[in-house]
Amino acid sequence: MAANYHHGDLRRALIENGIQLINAEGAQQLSLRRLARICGVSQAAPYSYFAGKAELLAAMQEHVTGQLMDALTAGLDAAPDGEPAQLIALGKAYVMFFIQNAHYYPFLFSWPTMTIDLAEDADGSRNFPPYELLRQTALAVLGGRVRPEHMQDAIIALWSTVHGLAGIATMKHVHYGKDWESTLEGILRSQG
Amino acid sequence: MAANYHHGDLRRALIENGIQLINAEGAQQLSLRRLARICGVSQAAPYSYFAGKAELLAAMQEHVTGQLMDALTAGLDAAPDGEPAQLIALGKAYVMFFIQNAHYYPFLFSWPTMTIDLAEDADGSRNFPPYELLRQTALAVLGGRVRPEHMQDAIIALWSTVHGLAGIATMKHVHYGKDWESTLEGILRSQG
DNA sequence: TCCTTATCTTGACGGCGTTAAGATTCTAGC
DNA sequence: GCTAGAATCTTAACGCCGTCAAGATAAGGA
Repeated sequence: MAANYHHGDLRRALIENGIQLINAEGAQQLSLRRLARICGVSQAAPYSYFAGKAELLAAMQEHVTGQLMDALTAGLDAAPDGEPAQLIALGKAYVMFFIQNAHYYPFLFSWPTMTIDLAEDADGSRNFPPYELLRQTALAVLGGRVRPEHMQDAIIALWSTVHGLAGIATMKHVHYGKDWESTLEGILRSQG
Repeated sequence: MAANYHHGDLRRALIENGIQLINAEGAQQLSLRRLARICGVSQAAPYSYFAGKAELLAAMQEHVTGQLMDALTAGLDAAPDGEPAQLIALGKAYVMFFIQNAHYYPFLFSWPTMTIDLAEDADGSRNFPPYELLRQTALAVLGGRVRPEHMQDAIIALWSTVHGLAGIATMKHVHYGKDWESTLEGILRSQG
């Protein structure tokens, strides 16, 4: 739809520079005007591609979610299929992704874009893909190890632990000193 | 220091009305000018008491943290001392506090005010009091049940689960349908 | 009473998100 | 190649924001 108008590919430039800014300074600091300035374009130019700031943020979220999915599937592929080690690898990939990109955590989870339905009969195709991947992996790994009536609790417990640890580890004012990755491994191994 | 100057007790009014606004609409929506308007005072009046918005937010955080501590100690007191049930009660109080005041969660954990040191030899008196209460309770309850070298992991696991579930449950775009409180109880009972 | 200090107001600054109006540039049809 | 129309971008403005400087007002102590 565009290759060399005035800017070239402003839509892509806005998303990519925006994500870079969020990664460096956090979404709170992101202003549409500054982002436009960085892209070498006037303050109103982004409105040719996005109805407003919220829509641009949503597009950036989708992009970041894709990066997270890449990290998760890479983690999954490095572990044997259907083994508990695979669930641990997935959890580690989740936590490490946010530790390495701490500003993504509040960015993804504070703006109400994607929906998540935790119910057992939820339509997974409409769910936040990283949660859905975790859910499917848990079903495959825990299928024979957890009683069906406890499966939903087990999945929520797993995501809570992993998601909570990521949130704690990415808080700027939290000190630890030890290695988050091995801590998580110890935690998951002991309660898996 | 103040009882009936022009406003009466502007400092308290700013904090209390501010917290009320955050509880209703979230910290993102809080503007100093609107808050001043609500308190019946000019835009610059708050600067007589706070160096800037950040300092006012910090004072409100301290207040909200106090409310959380009240809820936690109330939960603790309702359970038998030193029993695992006490840890479950504490976790439930933590999660339910944020479910009942969902906007407090991002407010408390997105602004870098309080510090948390998860190290075993940390100076607890300087730590976020709710975490410190959980830590002390865990030490008392798990003291004879968890091997010392796993104690730190157990505490972090517990806080991660509880903190993560609170974060998930307070996301506006998350559906569940079942009861968070009993879900948490099931989770904690099965891994405690 | 007067002086000091605390409290609050007015007015301004630059930055923000957003919109309207118009200029510029590309593309399609002839 | 030319022209009509659509896509893209600019300029200028609006009302909001956080913050600051200067000054008015009110309280309390000497």
